Amino acid sequence: MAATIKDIKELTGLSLATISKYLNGGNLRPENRAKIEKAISELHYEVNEMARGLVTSRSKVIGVVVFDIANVFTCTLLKYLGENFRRAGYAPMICDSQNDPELETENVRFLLSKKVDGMIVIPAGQTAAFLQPARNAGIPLVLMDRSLKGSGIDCVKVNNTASSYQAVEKLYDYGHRRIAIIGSDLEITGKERLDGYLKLLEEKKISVPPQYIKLGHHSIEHGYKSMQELLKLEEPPTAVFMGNFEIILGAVMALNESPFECPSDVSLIGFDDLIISNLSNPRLTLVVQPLRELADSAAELLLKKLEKGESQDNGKNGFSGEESSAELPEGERILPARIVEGESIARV
Amino acid sequence: MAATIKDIKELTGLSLATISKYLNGGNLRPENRAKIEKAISELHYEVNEMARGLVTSRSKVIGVVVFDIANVFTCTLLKYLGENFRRAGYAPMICDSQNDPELETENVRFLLSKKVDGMIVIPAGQTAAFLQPARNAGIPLVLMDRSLKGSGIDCVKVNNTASSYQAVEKLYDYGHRRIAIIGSDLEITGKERLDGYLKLLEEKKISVPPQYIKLGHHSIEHGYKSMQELLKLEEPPTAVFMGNFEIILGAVMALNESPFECPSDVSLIGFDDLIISNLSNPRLTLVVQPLRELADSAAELLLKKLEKGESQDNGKNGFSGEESSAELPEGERILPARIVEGESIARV
DNA sequence: TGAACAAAGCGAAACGTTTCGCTTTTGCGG
DNA sequence: CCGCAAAAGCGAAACGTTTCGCTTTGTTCA
Repeated sequence: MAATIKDIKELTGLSLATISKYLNGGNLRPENRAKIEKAISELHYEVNEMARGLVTSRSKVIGVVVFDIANVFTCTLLKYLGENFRRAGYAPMICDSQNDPELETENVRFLLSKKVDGMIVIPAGQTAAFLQPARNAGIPLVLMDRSLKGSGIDCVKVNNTASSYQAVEKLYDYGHRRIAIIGSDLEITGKERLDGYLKLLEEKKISVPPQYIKLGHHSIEHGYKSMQELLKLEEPPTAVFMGNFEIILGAVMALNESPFECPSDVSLIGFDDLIISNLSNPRLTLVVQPLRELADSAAELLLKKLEKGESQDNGKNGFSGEESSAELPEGERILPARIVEGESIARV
Repeated sequence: MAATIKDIKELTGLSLATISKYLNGGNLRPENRAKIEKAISELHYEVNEMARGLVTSRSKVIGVVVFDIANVFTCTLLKYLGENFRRAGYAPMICDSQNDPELETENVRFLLSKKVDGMIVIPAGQTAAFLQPARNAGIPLVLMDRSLKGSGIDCVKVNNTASSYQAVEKLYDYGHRRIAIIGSDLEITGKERLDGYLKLLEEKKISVPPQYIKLGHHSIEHGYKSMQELLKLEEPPTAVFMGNFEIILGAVMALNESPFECPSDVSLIGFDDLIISNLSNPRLTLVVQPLRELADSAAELLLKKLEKGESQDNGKNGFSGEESSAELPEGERILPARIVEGESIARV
């Protein structure tokens, strides 16, 4: 059906090798170049990437495995990643793990059978076992957002602990001492953010009742219920730190339905997602992740490895000397999050 | 590097043909089956889909071209589409057009060179020209959300006009007569929603000042500015219909910053996106698109075509007789949106 | 003018599968 | 135990490229 290089051969009288050379940017005599171009446009010829891939054993496809595709965090990242890869001549093939480690494992196998040249992974699970087939295949790998401890796989992420420390510190600086957290200890990102909260409490020698520490899933329900419970306490917190987007959503919802007002009764600071702050009244003060930089950095790192033909398992981690964060065991690139001011924090 | 079928041949002593038969589910003697399975797991063999695709000329990849990937509407759809395709043994390859018709054109070419078996397209532009190469290639095509008039390409979408009619009717039923719209006439979806609004006004014989009709881009800015302007009018509207997610975002933001209150001063109803209504106070009443059904329906339609080996240009449009919406020129599947009640509409 | 060298073009093999048509093996009934 | 049909297995060609090593053509300078 579709035209092939052989059809061009017929039309031009040139050899396959010459036409291939043209397709891959070699030198040709102008007249031959013209002949080929004419034939290509007449035949609507398009390179068959499957045939090309078979012989070059490079597919120019990058597998992207995300823990959950249907959220703003992920799809914004996907957008930026896509831009980067396209610019470099690669296409992303995106697989959604739906927060299911089994599906995640299958996704990796699947992409491998598609012979992707490399992978970007935002893991759903906590162990690196599911990536073993990819490591065996020797293709470069870059994690995003969540590192897998001890795996030795490079990761580009945000300094969760330091950023949440800063967030809570801001509450502290505004005079708050009864500070609660709604967060998670079920996955890495949540744990790291919890650590920041605990660290500040410890350093400032604040102690809070255990009911102030609400841990559960990163879900709207958890945020909603936890906020309700916090507000029901005899001595409710004067400020709440919310660990991610879904939690913010649920918590703000609960607060809106309660007689409490923000910030006069309760001050709020949240982690993640700029856009929602526009909707809430008053505007939320947030810790926002630099998504653009996160994606650019991860893409750059993977492309660099691809270029070098560097495989995942050959020891070195792709960071050159000038990288500030030296000495990190897995080769982590850690970017700072920034605080975006709203009006959701009151002085006490 | 990676194991091939030939390695299995060595290990088992069987022929390539037999091994291929195994891989494709043919009948083998149990002992041979066992041999092959042993070899496969020893060698970590994975089928090379490029080689397979070259000979079968089917890639088992479906191209998905979206006008913009970084929004909840699109990525929710992607999630559901992905589930459907994976279940049927296909993988989606997603391209983001970034609202740029040129990039959209390039995306189609790109996917074609990857030899995708079919395409799902949520178009950025308004004409079907960019799809011509795909039609020439004879692969099945399904549009989503936005039909391309006169193109003859099937489309799965929501009944925008009827739904926005209903939305505005609800305002009318609550006694509102000074009803404004913040929407768009720059693309199909927006136009159709505008039509619903205008239709109700006409049928109920209401006339509104032209300043009540705010048309522009589907952007936060447009929503924000328009709401500001509406509120500044000598006779501001008592109710506002907001045409999509970004507009809602901007409009609610402007309202929150103003002295006006919802719903006592201004009633609101919006089109799209359930999740945001949880954040706003009071909760918004919304017209919500059935994203799951939209995706399921589009996937089913495309898979059916794929199965039939039906190409886009062979006349019939893939709808069987039992489909309710007969006689639609381009083969449209139109699904109803539903109204989700909030507390953002007051009686006047 | 011709030697020497660079540039351009060529033929054939290779990539890892599937598939076609044929041969061999198996199992069954008589 | 034989014969036969059905089942299983086989070899080779094909898919559409790239690439290697070689040959031809063109160019330059003595």
